[in-house]
Amino acid sequence: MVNESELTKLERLRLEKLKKLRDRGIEPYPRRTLRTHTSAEAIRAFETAETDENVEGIAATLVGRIRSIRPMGKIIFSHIEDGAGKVQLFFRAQDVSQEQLDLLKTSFDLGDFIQAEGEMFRTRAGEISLRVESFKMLTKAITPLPAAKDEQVDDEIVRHATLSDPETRYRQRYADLAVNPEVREIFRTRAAICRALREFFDSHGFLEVETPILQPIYGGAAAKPFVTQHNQLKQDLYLRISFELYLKRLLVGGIERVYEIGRDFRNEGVDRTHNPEFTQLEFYMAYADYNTVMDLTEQMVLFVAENVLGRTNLTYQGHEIELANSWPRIELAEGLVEFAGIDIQKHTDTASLAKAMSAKDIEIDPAAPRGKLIDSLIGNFLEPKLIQPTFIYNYPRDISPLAKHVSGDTQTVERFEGFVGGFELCNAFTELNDPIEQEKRFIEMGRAFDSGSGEGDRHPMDEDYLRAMRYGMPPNGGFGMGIDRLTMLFTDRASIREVILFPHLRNKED
RNA sequence: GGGCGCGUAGCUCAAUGGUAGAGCAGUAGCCUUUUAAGCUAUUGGUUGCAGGUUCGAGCCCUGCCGCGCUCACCA
Repeated sequence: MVNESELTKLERLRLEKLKKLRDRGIEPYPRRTLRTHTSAEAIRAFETAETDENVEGIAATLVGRIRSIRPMGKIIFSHIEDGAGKVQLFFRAQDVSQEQLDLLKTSFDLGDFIQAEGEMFRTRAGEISLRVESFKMLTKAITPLPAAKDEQVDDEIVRHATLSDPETRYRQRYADLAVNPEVREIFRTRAAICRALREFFDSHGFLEVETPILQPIYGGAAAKPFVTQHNQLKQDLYLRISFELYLKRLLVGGIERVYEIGRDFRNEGVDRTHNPEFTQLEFYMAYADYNTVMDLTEQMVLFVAENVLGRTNLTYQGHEIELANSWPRIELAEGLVEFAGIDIQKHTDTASLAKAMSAKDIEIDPAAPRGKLIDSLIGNFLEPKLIQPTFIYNYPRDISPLAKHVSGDTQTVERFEGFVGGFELCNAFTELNDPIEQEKRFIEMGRAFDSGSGEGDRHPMDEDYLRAMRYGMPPNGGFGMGIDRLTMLFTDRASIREVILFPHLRNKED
């Protein structure tokens, strides 16, 4: 039982009301609910009835959460909210009895769930409402919702204050959702995005699969994993950092087109665009290369936009973004010349590139290999500038161990990243399917990170993946995209925490 | 991890180092078609936590906790 001394005064008051209800033989948490219409259905039914002489009246039993109570003398107006919207309830003593009206006034609060039965009508002010004949408590709320109207400031400024403290909103997402309808809308959009993506890939002949989240060997991305342990097997397991290596095993198995939408886990820094767990889409397409995948990416994003938003353009953080056009394709080396003023093709070794960057007063990690330096140039000079959808392609080999190199240049691989709104949206390449070359790359990576930026980046060799590839993996193009970031783009949110229902926050002692 | 900022009533916010306030919510009334209802009265605080300076700290100082922004990090 709750220690009442830990409750606020408002909560204690409501607990008293709850006890009084029970004393009167009223169960504040009944088992059964009756509902004939949602709020929207009831309103629609009444509107229809108004224009149809054959229909007498609309009797309805509605349920919802009390969002306002406005007593006005011997009558009470109230708005309740259900999943379909809001509807007004109208109570009079002559309809429900004086005793019931008093009960409503003394024992029902904002946030309680109520069931009300009556007949739909239109008030003098024109609002379609329910004239309540009987009602009952469905759920007594102890804690008041963090919602309030704001004061009138000076003469004109009127604000409707509602829960806005980000910490409370994320820690108590239930309260955030309950009082901020636009937050509910974000997650409807998010679900619609996933639905549209599935429809797109299903209709393009892709098979949706699920691969292990608990993995004995992690791989497919450059990230530190979360480690856990299986008690009975006494085996260390890693929460996956990507799906890549498992999905490509399926190409070996004869599944030509495959995709997965699921959770990845990366044990790294948390910021505006990174959450320790996030939702990823990956697909692999046999007989495709990165050019095919670029085409498909354009179609996919456009399809999702048309399905979810009903249009091909959107506003992100004040920028108008058009998705209907084909995305400019800029070779990485050229892009860096243009935006960073550094020609990586003239600096083919780490020392030379580091020197060129230092000459431009760019801070560098002295232990970073060449690929990492280039990656930091992308992040600092290219990424923030790429607001309109843009592909950057042809990446350095040493940060892309799973991609096939371009013809005639073993130091550059067929890889692209898609940028929109100033952040990286997706990452794809012509997948390396030469097992001998793949093994060399793994060894190379191990060496680079042994001497490079530390043990955390070392990745174990995945022998089984190499074995799979030795059976013959068809040439293919692969792709990965953060669903959270796509949702940020489509809902115009600057922080990934806004599009994750329960984002990770530090422990806090209450 | 570094830098900057923030933390005051249930919510949104005020308060030169000098009695902690407002609106909304709540409570008690008035009001039979309101809707940001209105009117009258009124309750409500360990100012994130712990120390320090001071006659006196919400305010200044130190440490800690949490959040935000940012940098670093993120093949």
